[in-house]
Amino acid sequence: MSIVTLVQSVADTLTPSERVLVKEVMARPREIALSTAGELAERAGVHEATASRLARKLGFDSYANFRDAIRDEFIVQTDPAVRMRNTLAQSRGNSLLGGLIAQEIEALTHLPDYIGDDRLKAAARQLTDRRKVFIFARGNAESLAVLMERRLRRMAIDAVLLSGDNRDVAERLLALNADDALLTFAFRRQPRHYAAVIEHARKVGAFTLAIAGSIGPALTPAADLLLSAPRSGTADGFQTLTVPMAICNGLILQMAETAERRSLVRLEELGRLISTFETS
Amino acid sequence: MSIVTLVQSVADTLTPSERVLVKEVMARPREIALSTAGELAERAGVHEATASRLARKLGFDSYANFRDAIRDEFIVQTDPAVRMRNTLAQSRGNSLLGGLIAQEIEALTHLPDYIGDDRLKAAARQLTDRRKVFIFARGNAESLAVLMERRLRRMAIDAVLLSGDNRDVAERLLALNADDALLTFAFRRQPRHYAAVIEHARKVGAFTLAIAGSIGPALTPAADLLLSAPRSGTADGFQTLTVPMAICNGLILQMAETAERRSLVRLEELGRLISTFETS
DNA sequence: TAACAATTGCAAGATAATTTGCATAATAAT
DNA sequence: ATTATTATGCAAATTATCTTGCAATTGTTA
Repeated sequence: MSIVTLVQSVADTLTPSERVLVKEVMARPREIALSTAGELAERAGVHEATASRLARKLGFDSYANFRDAIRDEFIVQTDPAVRMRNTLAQSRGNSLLGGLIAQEIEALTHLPDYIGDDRLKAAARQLTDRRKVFIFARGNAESLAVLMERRLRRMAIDAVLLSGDNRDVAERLLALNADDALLTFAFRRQPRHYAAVIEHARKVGAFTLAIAGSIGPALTPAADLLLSAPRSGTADGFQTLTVPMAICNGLILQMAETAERRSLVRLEELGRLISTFETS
Repeated sequence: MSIVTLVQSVADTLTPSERVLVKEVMARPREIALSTAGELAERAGVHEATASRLARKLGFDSYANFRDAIRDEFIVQTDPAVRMRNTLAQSRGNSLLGGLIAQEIEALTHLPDYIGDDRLKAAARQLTDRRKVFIFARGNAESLAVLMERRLRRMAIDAVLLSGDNRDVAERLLALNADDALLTFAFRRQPRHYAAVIEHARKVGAFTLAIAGSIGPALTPAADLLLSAPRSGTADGFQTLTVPMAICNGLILQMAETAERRSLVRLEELGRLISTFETS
């Protein structure tokens, strides 16, 4: 039941101080959701005890429960990602595919919260200016590495997969120099040999970019630039590559725009493509 | 200073428990912003004292200050109303990443229109019942094939990539028989040798499944079962693998549910995972 | 005008949340 | 093998927040 409905149901019994509190809650619910009862009361010019009594009058066991309801209605449910997910889930019923898609959509919707266009542009600029891009990934991220290698090659950018056993990786890394870039992926945990690879890249002066999940900030040593956002799914269980793939695709598109060179599509198609994505 | 930057600045001094906490914060910052230190710690499986220490290590006077910073960055600053007032932020509409995400979301939203749960279940049942799954893909779809091969293996299903040149493919196809399944991908156009591969599979009585884009219905000869939906992007230009990846992930989850066997996650986690996707 | 009822601030008490000293276990260094 | 250091859970202490009994004030009614 919404806060408005609850208030309406007791409106005729509200005291003057309670009315002032209610007005304050409805005027700035998100701020109130992140405040204490004392802060709300101070803002309304009444005593905090009155705030506690109002919560009780509205049917909540405590002010904390009242605040939890405000949070759910004005922060959780108004989150565009949650709203979209719920709308889809409602229309699709108890479908496994529907549920999966709803979670992907929620995660994608939040992606811009983690990665601003400035960061994407900086990363694109760096990769475009380099002679060769070395790509390092382990585990499931290897399929993303394969994809990026192909996409970069289509853009006439020399890309090298650092795959195979440790000897193969080390041998290929010998070719890395200051004119190159290193692109590395990290999702569930910091990949084996990540530190050694990054340290070598730093030593030779190459630019390093990490595309990561929630562990991104904790990667050590840090890459020169980090693009990280949480993936959808569960922490210990099934996680998808949809969010990292969107990061990769965004990076490729940004590089295409940055470079203004012949790439995956012909120049006029590139223009149409970019305008398609920008005006959506 | 952002939470990510703060974490990066101390990343090399983080203890294992602190890393787990950080990962949790980055995975669901909005939920953490509305929780207590004890709730975060419980979720991460560490002690609440560790959460307090982490806040101090990150430079905050208290956990409450740390939480206020999370709130500001992930609730206040991401509020659409605030974002539009923020002179430094670009609105999502004019953002390249925003446009890309909007298109991915639109395509994902329509995916259930093309693929019903009955079709997904039928495909899952067939793949689960077979002895071995052969995977055939060309071009960018190869990264999906790599992913599917890994996922199927994690589910204890024997999977074989039909990669390499034509001779390699032909040699491996010789092992295909009536107890097996063939999974093939087709997006921009019918892949070279698709017809030969499908015909051979039909001849030996194997089950054939095609995961395709808009050309799916036009594939000839047809596979026994087709899962196809249009990808996002433009017909002649840049297209992403987000929709086919969602199909693959849905298939894997459906197979996990269908088989009720040990898979990517332990059985109890599987139960939780499936319920997460189904009740969202 | 007096009695009664309601409102609401005060402050003590209760509860919730966080911090910190301490001890133990694990790890690293000698 | 021994010693030193670090990590982290435990629990007591502290702080923050909320609730409730009480009383003063104000408004209403007879």
